[in-house]
Order: sequence, then C-alpha cells, then structure tokens
Amino acid sequence: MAPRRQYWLLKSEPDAFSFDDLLAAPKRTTCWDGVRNYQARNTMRDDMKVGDGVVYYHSNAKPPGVAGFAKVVREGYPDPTQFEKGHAHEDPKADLADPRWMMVDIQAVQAAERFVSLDELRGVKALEGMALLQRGQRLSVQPVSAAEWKALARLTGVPQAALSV
DNA sequence: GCCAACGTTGGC
DNA sequence: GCCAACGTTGGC
Repeated sequence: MAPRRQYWLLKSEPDAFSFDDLLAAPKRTTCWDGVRNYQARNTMRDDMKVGDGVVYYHSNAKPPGVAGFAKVVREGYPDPTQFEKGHAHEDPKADLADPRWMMVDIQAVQAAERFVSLDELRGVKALEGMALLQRGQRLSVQPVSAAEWKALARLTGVPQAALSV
C-alpha cells in the first residue's frame, strides 16, 4: 500500500527566494537549505517524503501569503552550507560525520492563480486550526492537513487535479 | 522601525 | 538544571 501523502508549508522571504524564483530555477527545483531550527530540521529529516505536497508561503512580504504549490522531490539529506567557511549559515559546531542540519529538495508544481494573503487566510473557517495561523507560530516548516490543503487549492484557484502529482 | 513571541546560549 | 540575556522571526 502506498504511504499516505502528507502536506507541508514552507516559508520563504520572496526577497530572498520567491515562488517565481523557484519556477525559474533549473528543473523548477531547489534545495531548501539554511533552516536552523531543530523542530523544522526534524520534520525535514524524518517526515517529508517524496511526493508530499508543499504550500509555498511568502513571509516578510507585503503582503505575506500563499504564492504557489510544490512537491518534495528529495528526502532529507545534509545541508552543505553548515560546513561552508564564512557562509551565512555556517555552523561551526556541525560535524561532517554527523551533520546537524538537514534539507529536502522541492520542485514547483503550480503557481497560485490568485495570491491569497495571510489576512484572507485568517478569515477562512476551514483554516482555523492551521499551524500557520496559531499565535506565536514562527516555524519555517509546518504541517498542513489534507483538508487545509484542499481549502488552499480552492482559495488560490488551482484545481485539485493540478496538485495531485 | 517596532515589538511580541519564542528559541538558543551560557553563567552559575 | 535554572534562567537571564540575547538573537531571530515575522506581522504590522
């Protein structure tokens, strides 16, 4: 039996790497490096599987919101930037033999037909319980339920079929 | 630029 | 192991 597909939300600052940047990337794919939070690391290392759906969220944007959808194309592996001398994400305590920070690769699937702002998300009943909308939630990698995924597809004007990759 | 919320660090 | 100080996130 095929494992059940799961869904995740990844935050990115569009000034640094927007959904359009992902669409323009080779194979519309990027590695999700730079995450330096243990909970987010654990999710990428243990839980994100090839084929899982990814909601691409623009944070620190005007306005913040959902810009598109992607999928996981490679499961957790060491983030090389932790070992790069002078790199902004270098971690001097990281051990080559036992890397501390992990990342996944994601590939763009479909841009939102309509960008849906955080403000609008907050008004949607079906999204009440969404991790993103909980007070004090700052994680850059978060779970999304199947029901939330469906609601987000509807809100962004993207047919379910386009996302059932 | 402000600041609330939260995570990490390091002295003890 | 506590907890104050500090750093970061991210909406506003």
